[in-house]
Amino acid sequence: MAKTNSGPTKLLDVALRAQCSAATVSRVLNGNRTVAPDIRDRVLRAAADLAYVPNGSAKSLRSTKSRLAGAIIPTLDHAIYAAMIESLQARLSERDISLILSTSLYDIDVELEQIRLFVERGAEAVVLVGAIHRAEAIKLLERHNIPYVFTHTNQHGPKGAAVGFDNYQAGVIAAKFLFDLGHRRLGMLAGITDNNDRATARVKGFTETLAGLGVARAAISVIELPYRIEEGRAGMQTLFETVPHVTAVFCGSDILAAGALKYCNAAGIAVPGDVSVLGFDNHELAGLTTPELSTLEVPAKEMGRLAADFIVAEPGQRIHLRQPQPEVRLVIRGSTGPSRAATTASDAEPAPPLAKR
Amino acid sequence: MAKTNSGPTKLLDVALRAQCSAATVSRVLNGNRTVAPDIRDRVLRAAADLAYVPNGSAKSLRSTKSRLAGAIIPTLDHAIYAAMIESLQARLSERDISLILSTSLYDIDVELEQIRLFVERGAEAVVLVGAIHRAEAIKLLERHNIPYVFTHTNQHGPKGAAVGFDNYQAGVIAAKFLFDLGHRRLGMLAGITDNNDRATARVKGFTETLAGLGVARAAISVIELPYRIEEGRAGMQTLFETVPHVTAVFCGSDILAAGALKYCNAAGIAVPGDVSVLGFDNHELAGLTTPELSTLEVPAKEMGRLAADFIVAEPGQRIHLRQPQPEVRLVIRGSTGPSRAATTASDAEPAPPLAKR
DNA sequence: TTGTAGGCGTTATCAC
DNA sequence: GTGATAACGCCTACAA
Repeated sequence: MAKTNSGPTKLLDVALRAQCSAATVSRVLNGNRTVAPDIRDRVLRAAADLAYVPNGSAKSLRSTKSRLAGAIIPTLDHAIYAAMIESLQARLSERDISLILSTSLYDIDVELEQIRLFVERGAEAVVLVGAIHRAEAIKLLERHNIPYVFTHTNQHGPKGAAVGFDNYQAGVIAAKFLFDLGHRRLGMLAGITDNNDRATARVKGFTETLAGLGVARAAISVIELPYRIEEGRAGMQTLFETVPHVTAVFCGSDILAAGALKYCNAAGIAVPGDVSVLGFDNHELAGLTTPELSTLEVPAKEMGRLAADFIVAEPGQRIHLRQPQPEVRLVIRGSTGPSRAATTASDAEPAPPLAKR
Repeated sequence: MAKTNSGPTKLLDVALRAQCSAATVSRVLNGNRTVAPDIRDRVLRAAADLAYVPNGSAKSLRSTKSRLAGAIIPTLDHAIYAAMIESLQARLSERDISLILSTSLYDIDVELEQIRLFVERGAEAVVLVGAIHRAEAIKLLERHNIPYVFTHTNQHGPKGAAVGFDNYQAGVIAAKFLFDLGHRRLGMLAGITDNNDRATARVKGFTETLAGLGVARAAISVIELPYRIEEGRAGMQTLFETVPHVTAVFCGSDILAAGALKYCNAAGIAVPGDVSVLGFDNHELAGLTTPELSTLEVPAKEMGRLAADFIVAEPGQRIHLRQPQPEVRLVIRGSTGPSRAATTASDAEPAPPLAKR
């Protein structure tokens, strides 16, 4: 009954009721073992009776520990980022770390502002997407000794970690896969590469690998598009009107690939008969299109988990969790197949496939 | 150079450099106009030079304003929740309010713990999904005078707001739509209704409306499933094996509907020829299935926006934003059509459709 | 218009 | 093992 004053219950209220000092209450509530069991019980009961909830601001101010981590992603509308955040949050939650989330809409200046806000809020770690950020943002984090983790990339800064995959290598895998199917005239519906190191690296890996395999640069068409179904549809149309002879298209996301498939289905272009379409992400929708989408699976959940592992690790242990390099994985479904040219050539040969063995 | 002591730059450091008192710096940084322009400039420059970032904990403690809002959703893996959070966060961000996000996995006890944590962190408002929560959770929020908003429902508590739609009405719309197409034997692949008022209300609206229209209860089969594609596929199979004569199925989410379509396509069941499938959400994938999915569109973005509007409103104005009632909208695509029975009957009539006019 | 001083609720550092 | 006491960094009467 004896409240120190109005407002919510405070530590001192609990102390008064438990007939001990505030210091003792603090000790009990923070798991300090050096408190006599009977007092301990009294404190716990008093806290429960009063429905005491500690004041986080005061705790943070005094202890310089906020138990807050921040994450900034381009958008939650992209399932791949939502999935990463889901697993990141779940893991942090196990350690009673709260996640502050914000979106940058692919704008690194917006990101900088959000980082500034996170620093102000006392975030103890920050999770970002990609390796391209304002130098000022990284400086800010380092000056405040806030560990930061890059996701969706394996490039890390001087002090940070990178728990993503190798985007260049993903482009290489796509190129080799389609090349091995006999495709020699290819297109790519890429994401916008400006200030986006991931999209850029994938384009680079794809085109450079094809070039290395002897495909003429002129036989590779790249179109950059925002990640939207309609853009994918329109992009595919543009591609076909510009270079009608492409036989395979690598898309920077499953969303773009789904749009590409829509165009093909509407225009009577057979997939994979006339053209192979390869996606990126292994989004849930990849199994629902007609034909089902072959794609590269991005380890979204795993990146979230790895980022959380880095954050909750002891500072001394972090160095070992700095660059775990989860892998992208090729998921072959029905939207890719041998190029018509390759098929024709092999059809022209007398020996059927089995005879080759 | 003259730092008060080690550690990050503090208000006093800025004051020292700007040759004024800490109070003046505080005034400048908080937009108090009663400061002479020249001092104002000195302060701003000093703050910039020292890359000063205020300590949010101290601000919160002193001012009892955290500029933090919390949201708890079942999961980010469901696009409908991700979309809501996206727009909520965007709107809050405009007012420099940070969003703490956590997921409950549809467990209201987990939710209670997260709410407790949010209260401790000083959240100034909390956004929840649905109207079913632990009584203790609501009590906690009210005792701390934290406004709370229910989303995805139009049921609000004694003090809270509800910015969602009427789930019962959504069930009614689905029932009427399918009934008007001539369907008399129907199924529903619902979500798990336990502790989920939204799923429960939709089932109720659907079945009660059909009953009111004269459909025998025995002619309505309801199966509850987690929201996963594979569950939808299996559920549809079960439905067909149990009641092979159903001609229309209402699904509690597009994910379930997509699974249902998968089963039909594989089993050679024509959609909508043999069976109509109606989804719920208007998820991105609804336009990608074969056939494209007819569905009820949930105003996810709008709910996020409305929740944010409620939060940022002056307390006195909130009452007007308490129950805005955005509507679900029927989106008719290719997965629904007249029931075979109805078609047969009308086919049997001599007059072709146009002749009726 | 500017400065001084006190305290927000908690935890750390001492004594006892 | 427990209790005073002093900060943590900032805001805000109030005084000047």
